[in-house]
Amino acid sequence: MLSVNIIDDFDLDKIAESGQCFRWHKMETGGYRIQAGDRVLSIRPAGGHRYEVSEWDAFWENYFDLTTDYRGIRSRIPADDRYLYTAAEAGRGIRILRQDPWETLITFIISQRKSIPAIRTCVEKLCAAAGRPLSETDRTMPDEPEPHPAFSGFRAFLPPEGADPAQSDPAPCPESCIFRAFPTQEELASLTMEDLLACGLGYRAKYIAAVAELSLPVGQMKSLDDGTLLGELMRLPGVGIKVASCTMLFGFHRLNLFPEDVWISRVLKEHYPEGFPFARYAPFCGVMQQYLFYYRRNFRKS
DNA sequence: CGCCAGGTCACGC
DNA sequence: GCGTGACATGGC
Repeated sequence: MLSVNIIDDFDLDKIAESGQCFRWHKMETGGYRIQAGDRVLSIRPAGGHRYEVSEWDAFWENYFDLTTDYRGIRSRIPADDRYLYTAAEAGRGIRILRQDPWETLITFIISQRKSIPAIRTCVEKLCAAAGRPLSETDRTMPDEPEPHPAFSGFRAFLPPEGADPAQSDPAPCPESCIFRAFPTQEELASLTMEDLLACGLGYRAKYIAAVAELSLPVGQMKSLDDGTLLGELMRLPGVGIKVASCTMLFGFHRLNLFPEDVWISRVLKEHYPEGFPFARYAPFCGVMQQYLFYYRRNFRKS
């Protein structure tokens, strides 16, 4: 069994619950089956810093951002910033994944006014509707059990055209389930409005359709500075300050972006009435944001 | 069955 | 500029 050693902060559960990725499926072994772009990885803790993986190469090293020192970033937080310090202790192990910009953009356009479970469902349906099928050999480790039921309730294929969705068999992803790449821009553009609505996109369907039609030079956008890139992204339909910030933090790896959602707003109001000390934590405000989000959403009720 | 979700947009002032 | 309501749909 292939295994890797990861010394720096690395906690699969915390990354999965930090709200940046929506195609991580928890397995009963405690590991995850991760779909990213057109790749699939199975990974599970094997004690200490060791992890068993179904494959390993430069793609995954980059995906997990293994060249960034998150322990070092955490060490910049002084103990007198009580709330952030506590949040970062609780969130130790979170990393900012290097996800694909296009996938991140579409995912976070979908995310508006949706719960995280609903986002997962939506994204899987979109992949099933338009994503390239991946080969069976990409999918899993040899002795891997079925995905946890909570994450296997999606179908690999949408109901046949004309079928009543309410009547189709909601069989949970069986052995025949084929994994799918996240749809490319061209693949999304090929979908009809009806197809998009069948993915549960609701009023976001028109945003997705419009963005899929545009010419988006993502390669060139990578070279833009933070302020310019933020402005360019916010010109897109369905993209406001929050979606643009998330796209930059999670899709362009701009670690200083600090998306402000309802949870972060609560944190700022409750614990930083004088304002968050952005200057102190630059250029890693986005990492701090993830600690705050994770802690406030998963632990503190107050 | 009703509420709310990692917001955005089009209004009104 | 800032406040306000509509917006589609699925989880819980």
